[in-house]
Amino acid sequence: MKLTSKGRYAVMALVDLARFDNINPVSLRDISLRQGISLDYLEQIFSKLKKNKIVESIRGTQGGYVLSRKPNEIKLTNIFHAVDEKVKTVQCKKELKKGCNGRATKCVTHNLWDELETHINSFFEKKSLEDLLKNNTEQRT
Amino acid sequence: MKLTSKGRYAVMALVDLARFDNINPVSLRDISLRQGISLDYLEQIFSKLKKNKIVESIRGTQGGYVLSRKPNEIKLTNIFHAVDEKVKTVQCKKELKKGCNGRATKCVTHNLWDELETHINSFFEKKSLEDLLKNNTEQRT
DNA sequence: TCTATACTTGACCATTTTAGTCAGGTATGT
DNA sequence: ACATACCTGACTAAAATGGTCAAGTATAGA
Repeated sequence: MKLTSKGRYAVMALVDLARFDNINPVSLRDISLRQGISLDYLEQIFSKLKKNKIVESIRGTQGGYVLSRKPNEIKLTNIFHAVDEKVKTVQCKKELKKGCNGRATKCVTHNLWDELETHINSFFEKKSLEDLLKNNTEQRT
Repeated sequence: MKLTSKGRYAVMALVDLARFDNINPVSLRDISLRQGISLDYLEQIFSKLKKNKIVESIRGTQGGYVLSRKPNEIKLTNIFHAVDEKVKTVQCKKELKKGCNGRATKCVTHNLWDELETHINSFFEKKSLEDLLKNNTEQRT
């Protein structure tokens, strides 16, 4: 399972982006400053987001990034999937050969982890960027 | 968040233990052999399980470990809590000082991670060792 | 056309975590 | 007394994490 700060940063950055891209593309520099995330690291993250069609890039002066879909069409699953590679927990593949299969206790955890994954995904499936956006602006002081 | 193979091993070992401790205590050596988990590693894990009152130890020849409660009274939360320290995701404490608080986007992820945690815990709260035990024996071939 | 801005790519790296191993115990049933 | 099995703590190789650094390329605007 992977839910690291890369995923967290991605979410933070995209929420930021969603809030400011109404008029112009938003540069990573701005996001970096506002969110306190290293510019270089953001570039890595946005490279993945772009590959996964979550954002689009506009080069040159006044360039930056834009969401490629509406905030309510971007689910958190998409984001995590993009930067975390997988929200996978089961690393039973080695065990499949030996202990996991045929053996007495037959990798009890295999099914368990699968269920967990489904459970987590259903959580992220329901949440969109827009949800976070609302949640966030409500909380502003 | 932490859901590593230490947690997985703990679950596997305890299911194994639950199935074999009817008559005698079960030695780690047996579990090690049956589950293919290093004995030394098991000892580390069981040390934690013991501290958390999930198992009891019987020393000496013919000694081993026994569950300290009935399988249906041992929830997976207990197990993960015991070996994984915490099923915590939020590491926002540094950010609380700077970016997270007062700032424009105010750590959107903070609430999100909290919710996720609750979500995951509720999953593990429902599952007991007994559930896995059933699930497992059903699947035996 | 020049230049500043901003995206793009890929290599590199320090630190931390993970998943153990190793070595030496201590307790106890037979 | 001795074999079995728990017990403890130090140690470590390898992987993951969370970045940095360097060297570009594309484009808008002066």
